[in-house]
Amino acid sequence: MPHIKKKLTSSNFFSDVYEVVKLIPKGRVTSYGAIAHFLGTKSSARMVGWAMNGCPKGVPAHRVVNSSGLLTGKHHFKTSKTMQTLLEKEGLKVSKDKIIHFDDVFWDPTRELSIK
DNA sequence: CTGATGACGTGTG
DNA sequence: ACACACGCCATCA
Repeated sequence: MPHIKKKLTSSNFFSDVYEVVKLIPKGRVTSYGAIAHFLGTKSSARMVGWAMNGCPKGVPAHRVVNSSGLLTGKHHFKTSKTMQTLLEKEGLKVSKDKIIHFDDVFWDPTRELSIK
């Protein structure tokens, strides 16, 4: 990335979130809570969602949903259907704003990245 | 510093 | 299964 504007005071936490989100394999999803736990702020999944508020390009925020597999953040995308469309494009199935087989496609950073 | 806010999570009825 | 309340903690006015 050429000119990344550093926001001082913040970014650190946000940066970590973005990194993890970018690492989510295609066709997989994770939850805010899982990321929060991975970053250490396990009790504050809200911070993760907040971080996504400024999600720069390149961050597949659509792969991040709440613990129920619900597309809670779809309203923050260009259009309400963007998130679901993107997910379906990656091979996931979404019904009523909820990911089907969520357990099968769930990608846990604390397990996939940290292990051992 | 204080209070409000937020793309969440968990417990309880 | 659904609805509601409380907790959590970083960021902003």
